[in-house]
Amino acid sequence: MKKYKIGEFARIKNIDAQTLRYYDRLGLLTPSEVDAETGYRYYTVDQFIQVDVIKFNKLLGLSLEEILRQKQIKSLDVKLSVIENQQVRLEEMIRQYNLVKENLEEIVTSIRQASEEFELVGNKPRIKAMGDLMGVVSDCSHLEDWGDFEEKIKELTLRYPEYYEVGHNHGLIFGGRFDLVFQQDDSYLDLIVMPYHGSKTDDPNIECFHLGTCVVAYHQDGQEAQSLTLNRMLTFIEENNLESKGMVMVRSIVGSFILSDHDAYLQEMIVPIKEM
Amino acid sequence: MKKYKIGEFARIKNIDAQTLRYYDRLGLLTPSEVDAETGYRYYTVDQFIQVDVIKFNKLLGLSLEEILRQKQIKSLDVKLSVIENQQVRLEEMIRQYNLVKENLEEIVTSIRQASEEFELVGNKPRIKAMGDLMGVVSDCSHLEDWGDFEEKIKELTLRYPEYYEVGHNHGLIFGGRFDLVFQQDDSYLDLIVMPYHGSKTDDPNIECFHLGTCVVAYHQDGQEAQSLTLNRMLTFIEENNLESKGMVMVRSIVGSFILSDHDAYLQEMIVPIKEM
DNA sequence: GACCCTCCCCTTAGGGGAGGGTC
DNA sequence: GACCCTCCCCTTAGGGGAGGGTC
Repeated sequence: MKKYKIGEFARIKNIDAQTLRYYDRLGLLTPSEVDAETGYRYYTVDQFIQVDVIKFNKLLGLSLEEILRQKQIKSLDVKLSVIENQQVRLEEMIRQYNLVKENLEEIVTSIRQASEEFELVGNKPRIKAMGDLMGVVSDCSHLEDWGDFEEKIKELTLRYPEYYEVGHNHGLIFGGRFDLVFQQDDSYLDLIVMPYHGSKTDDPNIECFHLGTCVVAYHQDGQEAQSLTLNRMLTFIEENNLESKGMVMVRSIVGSFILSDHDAYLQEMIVPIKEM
Repeated sequence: MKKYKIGEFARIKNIDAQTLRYYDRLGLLTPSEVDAETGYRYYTVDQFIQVDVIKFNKLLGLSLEEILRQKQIKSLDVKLSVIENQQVRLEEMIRQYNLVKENLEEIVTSIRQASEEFELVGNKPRIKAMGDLMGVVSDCSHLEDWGDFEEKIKELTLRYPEYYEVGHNHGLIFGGRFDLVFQQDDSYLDLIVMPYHGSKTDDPNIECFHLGTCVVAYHQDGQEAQSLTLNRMLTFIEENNLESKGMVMVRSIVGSFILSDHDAYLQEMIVPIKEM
C-alpha cells in the first residue's frame, strides 16, 4: 500500500502539515508509520478517512478532545443522539442568526430612509400619518437614577418574546410629557417602548400604540437639541390649529450605537395629534 | 451623578467584573473615575451605554481590537457598509448551517430507515423498486491508488453545486462491475456517485440514474462481506429468473463516519435489474 | 463581611518561525 | 533543493485563583 509523506498527505486532504503534527501529538490522528531514526511520518488509506471523520465531527461542533472521546463510542444510539443534539443546536443558532440579520436590516433601512428624508426636509416640522407602533412598554415615571433605568430595560428584554441583544437599545423609543422634556434631567421620560416587528400581536406583553396623525421633526445635535426641536414643533402645531395629545416620542436613528461622532447623530421626535 | 463600583455595574449590565477590568486594560471601556490611591474603578451612565455598544459590535462579529478601531469611525457610510458586510456574512453562515442541518437530517433518517428494515429482513436479498438516483458522478476505472481516489473526490466536491464538507464522504455511493467486486483490491470500483438532494435538476454536473427495479441486500460485516453478499444476491437473481444489468452499487449506511465499531457497520448493496 | 485590587497561570487549535537533519 | 523534524513563542477573550488592601 502506498505511503504518503506528511506534505503530500496534507496537500491531498487540504489540511496543514502543522495541523497533522498537532493531531498526532494529541493522539487524534496517528500516522501508520513513524521512522524511528528520522521521525518522518508516513500515512496511508486509514488516515485519509480519519481526516474526513475528524472534519465531520468538527462540523458537529465537537472540540478535538471530544472527538478523541467520540472514538470510543460503540453504540449507534449514543452517536445518533449526539447528532440529534447537534441538529437542535444548529436550529437554535440559525434562529438567532436570523434574528440578528433581521435586526440589522431594520437598522440599515431605517437609517437610509430617515437620512434621505432628512436630506429633503431638514429639521422642519411636518405633518405625517404614522401607523401603529407595536412594542413592549415600560413605565419610567418613577426612575431615580440610571441604574433604575437599566433595570427597566433588563425587565423589558425579558418580556420581549423574540429578544436578542443586538441593537435592542438602539431601537428604543422614549416617550414623555412635554414638561419632562423641558426639564432636561435624568428623569425626563415617562416610558420606554421597545418596538416589536414580529407577528405575535396577541402576546399580552406587546402593546399597540395608535399614533395616527403626528407632527414629526428631525434634529442632528444630540439630546441638547430636544427642547429646541420640541419648541419648533409646538409653534408649528399652534400655527396649523392642531391640538397635540400632550406627549412626545423620541427615536434615535443614528446614535452612539452606530457612530461615535456626536455631530452625525440623528434623532426623530414625534408628537401625536388629536384627530378632529 | 451616581457612581457605581465595578461589582454593581457588572451585575446590572450582566457582565463579569473580570471582563470589565480586561476591557479597561485594553482601553476599550475606561471607568469614568479611578481612585488613585486604591485603584477602585467607578462607572457612570456613559459606560452603561458603552457596554451595549460593545455587545452590539461583538454581535457584528468584530474582535475587541476591531471594536477599538470602530470607535474611530466618524463616517456613517463606512459604518453602514460594515453592517452590510456583516449581513452578507450572516447570510452565508445561515446558508451553510442549513446545509449542514439538512445533511445531518439525511444521515439520521437514512440510518433509522435502514436499521429498521435490517431488523426485519436481515441480510436476505429482496426485490425493491428504487427511484431515480441524482448525483455528481466520477469515473474511477483508472485509479492507481488511494491518492487518485481522493483527488477524484476533491474533483467531485468542486463540481457539487451545494457542496459542504459535512458527511460528503459518508454519503458516497460506490459502483462497479461484479468482477471488480470479487477482485477485492484497491481498484474495485468503476464510479463514485455523490448523491444530490437539492432541486437543481438542470445542473449539467448532476446526472440522473434510473435505478428502477433492483435486488437489494444488507450486510453488517464490513467490506470483507461484499463478495459474499454479492454471491447471495446473484443466486437470488438466478432463482427468480431475473437478469441483472451487470453492476452493483454499494452504499455505506453506518460506517467509519458514524462509529468506530466495525461490527456495527451496515452496508447496502444494490443490483439493478433489467426490466422484462 | 463583602468588595476590590494586582499579579499570575491556564484554556483552544493551531500558525510562524529558527535551527538542523533527510529524500 | 525540497521536505521533514523538534522545539519555542504567539494569538483571543477572558476565567480562576492567591495574597493583600478597602467600604
